[in-house]
Amino acid sequence: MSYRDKKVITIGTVCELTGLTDRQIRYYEERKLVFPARSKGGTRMYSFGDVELLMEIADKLEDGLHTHEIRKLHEKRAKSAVTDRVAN
Amino acid sequence: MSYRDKKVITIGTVCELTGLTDRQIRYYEERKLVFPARSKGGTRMYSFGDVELLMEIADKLEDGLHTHEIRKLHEKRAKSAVTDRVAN
DNA sequence: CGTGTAAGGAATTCTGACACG
DNA sequence: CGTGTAAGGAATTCTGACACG
Repeated sequence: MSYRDKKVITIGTVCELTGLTDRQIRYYEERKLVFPARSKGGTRMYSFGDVELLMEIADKLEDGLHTHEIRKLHEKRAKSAVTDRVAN
Repeated sequence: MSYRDKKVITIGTVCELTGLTDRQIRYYEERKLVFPARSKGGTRMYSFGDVELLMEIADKLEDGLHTHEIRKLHEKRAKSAVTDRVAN
């Protein structure tokens, strides 16, 4: 697993990197758009990949999409990624 | 700057990634071997590169080197890196 | 020299909820 | 629906120091 996917970043840092509030980030998790890991103490841990994903989500929300629609889009993308992998 | 060099990791996570204690990591900083950034609140922030460096330091200490010697070695390496860059 | 630990405080994060619209 | 906020608690980190050797 590359640096991009290691869940080592705390929510406060993610806020700085993305410009989002912690409230927004936790809400996107509630809506099943991001999936942070948890430290023993229960602290959410994000990867750089998650940071990129969050900025993408923020973009789509600004474009007027709803969290539910964004989830659908991402599920599709994940599915075709699997298909591609199997095909190759 | 790549993911490797972004200072976004908190000391507790660095402990897990390296197997070192926070006491050791702070001591290596005191001895000028690592240079974490600081958050607004004063929390030390490390990069994946720092994590690698710390493991290297731990290796050398196990080999019997002293922090002072390790620093010398690392300074030399940094210097030749600059030389190489200028040469190329 | 390199590391452990107890001490007290400050910064960070967590959850559940009320609010607006 | 998506986000702000105050609330109280728990986890994390910080510094300076004493200890051992």
